[in-house]
Amino acid sequence: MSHKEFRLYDTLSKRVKPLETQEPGHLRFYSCGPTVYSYTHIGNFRSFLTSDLVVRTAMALGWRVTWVCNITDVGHLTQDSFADAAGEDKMARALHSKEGERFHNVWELAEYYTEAYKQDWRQLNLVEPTIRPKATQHVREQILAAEDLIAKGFAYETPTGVYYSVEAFPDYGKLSGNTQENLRKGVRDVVQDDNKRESADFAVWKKDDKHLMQWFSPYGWGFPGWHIECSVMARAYLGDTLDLHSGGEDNIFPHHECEIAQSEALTGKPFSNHWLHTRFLQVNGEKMAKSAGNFYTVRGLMEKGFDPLAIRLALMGGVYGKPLNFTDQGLIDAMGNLERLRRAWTLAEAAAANASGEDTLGQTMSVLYSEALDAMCDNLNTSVALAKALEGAKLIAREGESMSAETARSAAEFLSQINELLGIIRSESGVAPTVAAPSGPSDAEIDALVEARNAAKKSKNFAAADQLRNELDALGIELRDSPAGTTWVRKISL
RNA sequence: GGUGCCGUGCCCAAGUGGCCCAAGGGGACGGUCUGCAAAACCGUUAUUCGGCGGUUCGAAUCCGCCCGGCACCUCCA
Repeated sequence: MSHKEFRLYDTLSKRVKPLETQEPGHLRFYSCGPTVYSYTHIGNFRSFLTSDLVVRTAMALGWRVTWVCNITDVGHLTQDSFADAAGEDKMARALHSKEGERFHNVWELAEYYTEAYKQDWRQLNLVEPTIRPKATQHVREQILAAEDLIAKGFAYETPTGVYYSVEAFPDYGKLSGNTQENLRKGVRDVVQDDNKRESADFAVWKKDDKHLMQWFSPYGWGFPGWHIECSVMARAYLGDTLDLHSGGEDNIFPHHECEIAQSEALTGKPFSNHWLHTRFLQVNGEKMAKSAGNFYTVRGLMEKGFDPLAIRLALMGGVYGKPLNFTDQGLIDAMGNLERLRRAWTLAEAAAANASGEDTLGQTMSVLYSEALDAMCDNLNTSVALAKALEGAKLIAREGESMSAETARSAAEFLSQINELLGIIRSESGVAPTVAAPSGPSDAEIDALVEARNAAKKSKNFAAADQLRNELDALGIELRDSPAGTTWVRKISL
């Protein structure tokens, strides 16, 4: 096991500190997954990618990781007030929207988007979590937790549900930096529920016999509050105290604040020793929103011709702790870098059959890998880690085809290690990127034109050859001549 | 009103007290290669870090004020 120290920013203590495991060499880690009422967008995936990189770094250090990443398949409220009145929730709204028409019920809708999410997950080459529990599979424990919270004096029943009494938990606010006083003042124009003791009190259970998903409880028909599912599932799979808990920055408040209040009230122990939050992703300088038409999904970008690993690379260009501006140009840049890394690997593999000789890269490659791992251990500095990877690729390319077999082996070893750590060169999932063939000429048609140009070149009819090259360019085809022949790629149009 | 984050070259983006006259990528420019291009490869491209003061032997990094941007405050990764 490596003795490198893995340091990460901790939202709770507001400083970078070593990630410590209660059991030596075994990380117990919980990540908040998506609500499956629509396609998971690349902003969501940025936060899952952060978790993936924590896991990869931990594994590179020789740790064992138990990673739980939940799926929220219960429709939670779009607005507090609506739920009581009309039972409208995110899932129900999705079902009644245009995209929802093809589903017979919310269960089918949740199932569909769960599958889509898992597919996109694999395309991005994210490590498979140890377990992906679904909220709906743990409703019984959520009801038991509600009962226990009432018994312990942290929650109370009203005509509309079971509510957590924020006042009973003095630490409420410790994660987000809010004080209860400020929270009280700051509550926006939310419709007040007079049954609640405090406006800041939050639902553990909602009574609602009209809801599309409902379960029977000691409080009658209804459904669990959003925050209780994570408290319950984290405890079920990882124990009372987690080593690390992660999510998007918007989870800090209220979600994680409420999880802490519930879990610590239930167990009397710290809920998590380390809190990790990924900043939001902006798209071309703007907040990503369906209404703005910049709601990017993995599958959507792949349809435009982007390789999923280029999406991954683009998401890793900046560090997780700062907002990242995801741009079209950034994606194009990433496509280029991806090609460069792959070319270096192909080159190294081909050169493995070369004559034996001095290993001119071994030393440098191991230093570069070590520096990349150091960067990851330094609060997941993906920018620097990526820079080290590209520097290595550059050195390999410089050695060229004639490198010795030993050099080639060192080069391949480096790229393989980098790929394991960063997941950016070749997908481990075995899923072939299903990059859709864009509209336009077929491969065969293009091949025919390329052949015609090659023939013209051979007979030194350069005017005709250039004419064909222009035609192909107009079709969005880029030609690449080399001594070994001509290849072509489709240029990506945004 | 409360809480937190950010402003680094034409663009994206690391670095948060001396290793920085600031990594890496893109772009641009020059070169090698090529029938010419493209691709590839090689090289060049910030005495400077939003502005103004201050602390310090030393600041992009700390403090103050100002300007600009963003997020959260019970829907959101």
